[in-house]
Amino acid sequence: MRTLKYAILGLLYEKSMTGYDLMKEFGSALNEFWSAKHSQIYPELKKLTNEGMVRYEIEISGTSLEKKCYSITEEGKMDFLKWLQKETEVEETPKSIFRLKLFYSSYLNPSDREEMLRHQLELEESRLKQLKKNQKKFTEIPEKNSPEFGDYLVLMGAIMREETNCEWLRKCLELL
Amino acid sequence: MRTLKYAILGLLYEKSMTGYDLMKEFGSALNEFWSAKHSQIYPELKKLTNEGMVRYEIEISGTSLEKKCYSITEEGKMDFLKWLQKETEVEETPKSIFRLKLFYSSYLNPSDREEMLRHQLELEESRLKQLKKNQKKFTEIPEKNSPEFGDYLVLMGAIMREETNCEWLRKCLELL
DNA sequence: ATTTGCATGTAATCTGTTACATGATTCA
DNA sequence: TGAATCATGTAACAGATTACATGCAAAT
Repeated sequence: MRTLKYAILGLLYEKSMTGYDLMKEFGSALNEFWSAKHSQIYPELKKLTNEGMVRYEIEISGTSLEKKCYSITEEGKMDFLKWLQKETEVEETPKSIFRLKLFYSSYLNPSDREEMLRHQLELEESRLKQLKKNQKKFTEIPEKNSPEFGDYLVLMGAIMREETNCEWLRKCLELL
Repeated sequence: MRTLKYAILGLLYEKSMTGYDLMKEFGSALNEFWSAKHSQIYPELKKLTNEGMVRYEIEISGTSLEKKCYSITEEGKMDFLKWLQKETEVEETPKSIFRLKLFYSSYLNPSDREEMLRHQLELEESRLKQLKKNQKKFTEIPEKNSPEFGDYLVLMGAIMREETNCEWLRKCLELL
C-alpha cells in the first residue's frame, strides 16, 4: 500500500526538507499515527526519486557536509492527492501486546495481574500528560484550511484515546 | 519478540487444537488485539514443534483427512508463563492510515473531508454495534480466575475504545 | 453434482527493525 | 577535545500479507 510513500509526500507537500528532517517529523508531529526510522526513510526517498515523485538539491552546510534537500514534483503532488481522495478501506484493529497479556491474565497470580495493570496505567497517564502539553501550543482552534487544523483534530483524537485508555485500566483495577 | 508464538501457546494452554482452529480463534476471540493468517500460523507451529514447545497427534477425520491436533508441552507452559510475567515494554502508538489522511486533510476540498469523516464514522459505528453484540454473551461478570475474565476485560476495552472513536469523529464533524 | 467449509502447506513479496558503518558540525 | 547532534547510507533479519497449491468432508 506504500503508506510511507504518502506520509513522506504529504510532509514534502507543505515544505521541502532533508531525510533527516523527515525523520524528526516522524518522531514528533506524526508520531501518534505513523512512524519510520531513518533506515526506512532514506531508501524510500531514493525510490521516490527514481519514480519521479520527488527531486533533491544538494546544499553544503559548513565547509563540506552535503545535505539533500528534497521537494515534491508535480507528479508527486498528483499521486498524493489521488491517494488522499481514495476511500480508506477498513483497518484492522491495532495489535496490542498488553491486551494480549491481559486476555491471558487468569494464568497470572492476582498480585502480578494487578501490578501489570498499575504499570500500564502509569505509562498511559504519562503519555496523556505529554499529549496535553503538546495541545497547549494551540491557543485557539486553527483555521479550517490551514495544515494546523488536521494536526489539531488528530491530537484531539489521541488525547481522547488516551483518556479512555486510562479510564478503562482504572475500571479493570476496580473489578479485581 | 515472537509475540505470535506466545499468542499460540496461550490458546493451547487452555485446550489442544489444530492449526485451523487456531486460525479461527485469531479471527474471533483475539481479533481485537492480535491476528494472524494461516500462512503464518502453520510455519510457526512447525517451528514450535522443533523447539519442543508444542507437540501434535494426528487424528483421522472421515476416511482419510489428517488433522494435526496440537498441545502445549511442559516446556511450552513454562516459557509462556515467563513471557506473561515479564514486564511489557512501552508500545508505540498504533499506526492509522485514517488519522494520517485526516492529518493531511487540509489538502482536500471541504466536502471530501466531510465525506471522509462520515464514512469512517459509519465503519466505526458498525464495529461498535458488533462488539456490543459480542458482549451479550456475558450475562454477568465472569469469575476472576476463569479464562473468561480476561476476555471480558479486553472486550470492555474494545467497546470503550470504539465509543470514544465515534465520539471523536462526531466532534470532528461538528468543528468543520 | 456442486458449493462451502475443513485442513494443510509453500513461495514471493512487502514492511519494518536492529545493527553496521561513516563522517561533519556544533556546543560545552 | 570530547560529547551530542546532524547527516546519510547499507545489510541482515524479523514479521506479516498475498498468492499459489492441493485435497477431503459435509451439506444442499
